[in-house]
Amino acid sequence: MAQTHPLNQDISLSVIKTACSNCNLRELCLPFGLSLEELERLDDLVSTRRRIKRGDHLYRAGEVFDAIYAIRSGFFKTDVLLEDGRDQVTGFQMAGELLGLDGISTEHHTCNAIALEDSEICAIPFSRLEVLSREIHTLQHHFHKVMSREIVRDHGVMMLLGTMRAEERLAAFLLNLSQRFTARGFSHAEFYLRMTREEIGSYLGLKLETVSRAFSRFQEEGHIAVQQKHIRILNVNGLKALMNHRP
Amino acid sequence: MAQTHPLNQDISLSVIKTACSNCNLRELCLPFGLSLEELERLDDLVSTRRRIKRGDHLYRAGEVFDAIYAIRSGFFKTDVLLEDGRDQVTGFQMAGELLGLDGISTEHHTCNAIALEDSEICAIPFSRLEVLSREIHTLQHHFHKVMSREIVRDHGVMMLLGTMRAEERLAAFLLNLSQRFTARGFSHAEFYLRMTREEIGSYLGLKLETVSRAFSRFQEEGHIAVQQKHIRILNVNGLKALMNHRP
DNA sequence: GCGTTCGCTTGATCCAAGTCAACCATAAAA
DNA sequence: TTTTATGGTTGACTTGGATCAAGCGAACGC
Repeated sequence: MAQTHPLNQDISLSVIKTACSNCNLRELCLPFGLSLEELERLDDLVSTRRRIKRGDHLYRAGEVFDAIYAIRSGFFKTDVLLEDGRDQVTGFQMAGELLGLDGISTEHHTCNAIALEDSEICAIPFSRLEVLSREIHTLQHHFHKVMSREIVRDHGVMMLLGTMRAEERLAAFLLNLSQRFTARGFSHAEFYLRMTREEIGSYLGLKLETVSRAFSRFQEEGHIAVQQKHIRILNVNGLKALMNHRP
Repeated sequence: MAQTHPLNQDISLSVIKTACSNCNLRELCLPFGLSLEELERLDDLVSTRRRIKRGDHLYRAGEVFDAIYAIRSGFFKTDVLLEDGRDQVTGFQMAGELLGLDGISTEHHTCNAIALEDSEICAIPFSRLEVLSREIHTLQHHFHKVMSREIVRDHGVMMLLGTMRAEERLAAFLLNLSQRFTARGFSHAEFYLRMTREEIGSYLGLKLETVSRAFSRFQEEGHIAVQQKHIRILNVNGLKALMNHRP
């Protein structure tokens, strides 16, 4: 859906709707802080929109990198595979978040990105992003912030994997999800998990049985109500307390 | 040691020596791939050099961020502290590597950087780096690669913490150190650890006793020779085999 | 409808790493 | 030289989470 910049208002609604300038996620995404004129230049950059069906790969480890991806709707996981078959989920990404930053380093993707529900992404050719970010300082700075935020997030995960016990990890995970759903205008207290217990476990460095037991325990103690993938948070402070309570 | 750009050759050797253009680490650092003319412009950017004594902080979590730091010589660790006192070492950095990338995101540092031996760093004011990288495409691209590489590195640590057992983690750690020393022209088979067993353990999500036992075991099996902080790698392939051998 | 599949829960048992504790080595201070 | 402090090693014991195993419930195809 590459499109020339519209010079008049006489264009179809569908075309308007594909632009960053009209995306209601732009506060969470790359366009943050840009002026209207700058936003319109960004519209040209985001040349492709693609639908990815649940279970399909957006990209695979080893593929040549040439674009980063903004999630317009849907839910993804990224994972890395070791030669010996072990794998690890390195993150879950939702609308407004970027995928593919890991590929810049070697010009090849270093992980797999897989849709956990039918999703829609905007492809942003990286070389053109670099050109544009030389001209739009705000874009340049915001992009740097986004990359840095990813590093900070990873440090948080390292902290979690390195120092927390099973229940603390799961509590931290739920609170993080809740906070991100809130930022997107969804309920902070009630949501559906898009991933399986096994995927949660892989992300948190736990086995699926341990995740399941922790869920059950949280429910017994009245912190949450779980029914399969449907989660209701009944006591946020209870979860927060669990997060930094050493035995 | 801020300095105006020298227009003639009649300058003191000491001033020449402080410049990126004369730094023998530039292949490992930010200046990688720059032309001579571009390198000279970068020299102006690196306005400050500072010595950090062993045990001192280069920066602390919470401080305002305004520069990233290139390590000219020495050895650092970064760590994050949780409110409840737990902490985690998030990385060890050596000559030619960058520190402070985590601070871009919030304009405040999110971890502590502490020298593990007397060190010397180059401060690179971030706003000026952004200006310069708009003009020097190679610098812009290389900086993006460096940030991306940090993300990939963090994914590696997540993998390590999430899926590997104690001995695998330590083997991976030693091989990584060895490889980085090699890239700097030092022996790949013999080096001094700059960090304590406790710091290694914190980084690897293990207790110091477990690290110590793993070292002893590697020695018994003839993979390495350990004497306190002095390490000799006797059998690289043995270590590599340990790294992906599930019991 | 009914079987099949996949994901989830729960119980019983096991083991890798944590904990606690004693002791040793090295280096700096007195 | 002895003293003290800091860091490292090793042993005995404990435990949180892994593993193995059985059974359940929801969703889907036929």
